[in-house]
Amino acid sequence: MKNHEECKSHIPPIKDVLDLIGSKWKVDIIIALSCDIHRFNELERQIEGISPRMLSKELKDLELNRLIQRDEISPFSNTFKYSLTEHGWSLREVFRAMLTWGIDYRNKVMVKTN
Amino acid sequence: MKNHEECKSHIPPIKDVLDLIGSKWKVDIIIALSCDIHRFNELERQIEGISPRMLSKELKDLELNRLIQRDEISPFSNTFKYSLTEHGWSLREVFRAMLTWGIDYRNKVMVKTN
DNA sequence: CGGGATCCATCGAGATACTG
DNA sequence: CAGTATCTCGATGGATCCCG
Repeated sequence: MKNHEECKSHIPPIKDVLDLIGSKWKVDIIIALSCDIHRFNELERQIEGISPRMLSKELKDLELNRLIQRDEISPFSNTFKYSLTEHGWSLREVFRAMLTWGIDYRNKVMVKTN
Repeated sequence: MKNHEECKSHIPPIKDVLDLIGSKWKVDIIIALSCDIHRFNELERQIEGISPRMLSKELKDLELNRLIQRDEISPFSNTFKYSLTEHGWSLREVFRAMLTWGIDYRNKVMVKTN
């Protein structure tokens, strides 16, 4: 067992991850992007329940934090594609860990708070 | 690349994890518990800024979801210890993935939203 | 020691309508 | 097509005081 100072040093990077992907639609968006859905309207259709306002906001957050990038498909076309950056892709290992744990948890426990 | 239905099936278990550990103090509490801090007042002192109200609430959530357990230290002592259950401990692999990614992210990017 | 009860400010997020 | 602009409201969480 470690001393508490060392333990505490683990907290900020972990909270960074939660800040980056913890808001309501970030996981949906990242997974959709990883699944070859790239356009705003595609995302809006595929992510059930999201409003354009929230989609726009979440995309901006993700772009600001360099998890995704936004590129014009062809010059002056006014159509854009969103895609994961390398940082975004590297999140998959975190997702994999959460997925594995989450499935196991669902099988064994499943007492939801909400 | 997979079809989107398969992708989507990954979302709920991942969101479960975020629901379980995403609120403000959960990570702090779980890490403190994993670091041999077990008593209510110890937790309150070590987790800087938490109020007894929030500590109490978060502990109850975690207990309800079977990530921690609460045991009386000796009968009728009115002193309790909180500790991680097996499920709680198994979260460490998720934390490890987040920690690794988070440290890497801090080194390379660090544009915080807030 | 280990909490509970109340009150209150903030903020995340939904609904709806509109725009270049 | 790819977003903005308002308005609204419930949940989250802080502050403070109290209790057995």
